Amino acid sequence: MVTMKNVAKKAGVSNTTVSRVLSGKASEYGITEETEEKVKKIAKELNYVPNQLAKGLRLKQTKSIGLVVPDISNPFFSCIVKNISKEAHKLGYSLSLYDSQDDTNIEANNLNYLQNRVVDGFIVCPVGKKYKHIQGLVKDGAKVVVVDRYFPDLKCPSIISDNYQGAVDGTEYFIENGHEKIGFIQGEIGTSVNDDRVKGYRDTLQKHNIPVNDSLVVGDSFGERNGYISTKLLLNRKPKVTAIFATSNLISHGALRAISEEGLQIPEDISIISFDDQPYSDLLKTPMTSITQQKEEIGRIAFKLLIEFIKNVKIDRSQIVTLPTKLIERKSVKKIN
Amino acid sequence: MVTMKNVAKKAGVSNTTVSRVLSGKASEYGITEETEEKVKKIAKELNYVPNQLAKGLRLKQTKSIGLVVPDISNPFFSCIVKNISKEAHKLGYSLSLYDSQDDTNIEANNLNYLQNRVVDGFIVCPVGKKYKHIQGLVKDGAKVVVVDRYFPDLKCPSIISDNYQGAVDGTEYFIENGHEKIGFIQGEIGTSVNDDRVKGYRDTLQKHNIPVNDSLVVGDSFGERNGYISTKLLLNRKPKVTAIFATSNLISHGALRAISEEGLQIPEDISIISFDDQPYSDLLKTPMTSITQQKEEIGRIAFKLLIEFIKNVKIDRSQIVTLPTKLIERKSVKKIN
DNA sequence: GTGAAAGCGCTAACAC
DNA sequence: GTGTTAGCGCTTTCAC
Repeated sequence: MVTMKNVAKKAGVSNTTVSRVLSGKASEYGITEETEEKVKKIAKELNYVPNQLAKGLRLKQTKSIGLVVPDISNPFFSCIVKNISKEAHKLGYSLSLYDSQDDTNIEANNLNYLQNRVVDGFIVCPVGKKYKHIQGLVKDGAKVVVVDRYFPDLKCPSIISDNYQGAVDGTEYFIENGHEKIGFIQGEIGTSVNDDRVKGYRDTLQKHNIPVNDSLVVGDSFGERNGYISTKLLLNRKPKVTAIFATSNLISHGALRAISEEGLQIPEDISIISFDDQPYSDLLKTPMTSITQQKEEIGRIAFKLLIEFIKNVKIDRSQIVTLPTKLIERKSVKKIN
Repeated sequence: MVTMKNVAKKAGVSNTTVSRVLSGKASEYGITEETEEKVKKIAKELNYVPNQLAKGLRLKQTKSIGLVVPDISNPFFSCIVKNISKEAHKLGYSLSLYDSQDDTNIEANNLNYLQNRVVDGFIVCPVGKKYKHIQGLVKDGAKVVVVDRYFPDLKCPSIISDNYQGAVDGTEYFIENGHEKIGFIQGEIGTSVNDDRVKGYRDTLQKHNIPVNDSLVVGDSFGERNGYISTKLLLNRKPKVTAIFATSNLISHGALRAISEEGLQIPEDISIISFDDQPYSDLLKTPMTSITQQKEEIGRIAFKLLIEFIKNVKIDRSQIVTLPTKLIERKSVKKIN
């Protein structure tokens, strides 16, 4: 391994000079062009790459950030990660990625690892409703940005979609099309994402004087299995539901499978709207009417916010950036009556 | 920030003792239980987390690996990353993730960054057919595992799907179903993945004495746009193709859009097979017959291979691990004649 | 059974 | 215009 020392020796100068030249401070320190060129040439010859561990240790700054997501294979998160990654690349930041496997314990574990690894900041998409482990980080002075959740007690910026409004829009759309018996498949209860969506649904029904039937709100996770089971449940409820609001892309997959298994057609027999649009949503058996989230923007903003945080730009540590959602009309909702 | 020194001071022992206790070497060095407990207690009290930069610098081992993929938002890669991540977590390894944005220059750039960051090894899914930058790493003694490509000149283990056989199986299936005019939309020309698939297609046609018509092999990238354009092209070729082999999930998306735009039905008007199955392939308008790859296994094996490499287990540095593919029969191929 | 001290590769204050 | 040196937080050799 070739170190700065090797370069210095071969160039016949000191470590300091090499360091200065290679970090672009040659002119600042009035190093002669001759020396500069020589150092650069030899560094290249030797194929010298600075050791970032040493640099980080010395500078207390690593230009890398920790990223924790519940499931990188879920297109929702991989899209966010993609955009964080793009921004990070522009500014020369590296990403330490951790997959929590939808398990808060692993998430805590991951954050702990990360803390060890001395990153300049953290972006975390929490699995669930627990945040003690995040609070620990924050109290230790870590710069943390939370994505896709918010915790009122946690003094760190959050960035989320307007889940309430998204749910309102979806529910309104169902009602406009004559639906009143609308099943609602929720995700993890107690998370802000979920509870905001449920509230949007309930409020909208009430606004239209449609009684809220608790037995039509089912489910407990954002996963596909929950979508499948909950749909089976809903399809057997009386009075019969005419529509289903699936609150995640994975839930909607499960719902589609259950509906198909029951031999029902969308939208003839049952209507459906899915939260979170996917690149293939229009290619499905019945093109899916869905609520899009600005996933790209979520990633970008999360990163930018974190960088400001890191650079000590004065930011509101309790701010919640809320991004609008949009309903994309396709073919999965039938107009009835 | 609390360091080992702080712990040592508070415990009234030396740095050395703290280090020994905290890395589980207390008994090895005959440290009294009393001392051990005291150190542990104080470390916990102070919420001490070892600085991995310092540790890495000293040990020349970071327990982290660099991971470079062309596009993390492509489910093919995010699935591989997911499984690498799971394995890594088990062994306490961290992942530095880089997205090359389908650009070899960025890829080279990323690898360079990574080299700086002193990871113990690399897993790279190369964008294209260039590998000079990878060769540079390998020559410097880096432990590199290549995924989803292989480069005969590169002395590092590769892990790929049996692309040749997958293409053979798909083509055979078309032929069994009476298709002879089969359009083939290829990905990036010159990559092993692509060229193996093209060869599988050609060989199979020849085996069945079906003349290979070069004008039916179109395209130049694994992206959706290529799928769209190439399909438009194919649909206007004479004699008319009755089937299209799309060699990636993204290509198949583009193809589906083009086919739909032309007002054609699958499989009535045109049949299609897609390389690389997706969790939603059965939910598409016409459930897609596709060639699955063992993406989970690819990720797992890549990581395990790299760890063996890192641990200096004697491995064959030019080995190519080839994983079988499987044809999943759905509804997108019509039986004709 | 425990500690002192050197050193991993780098930067920066201070010196000349 | 360039060099000496201390030190970032850790591990380990050698010493007692």
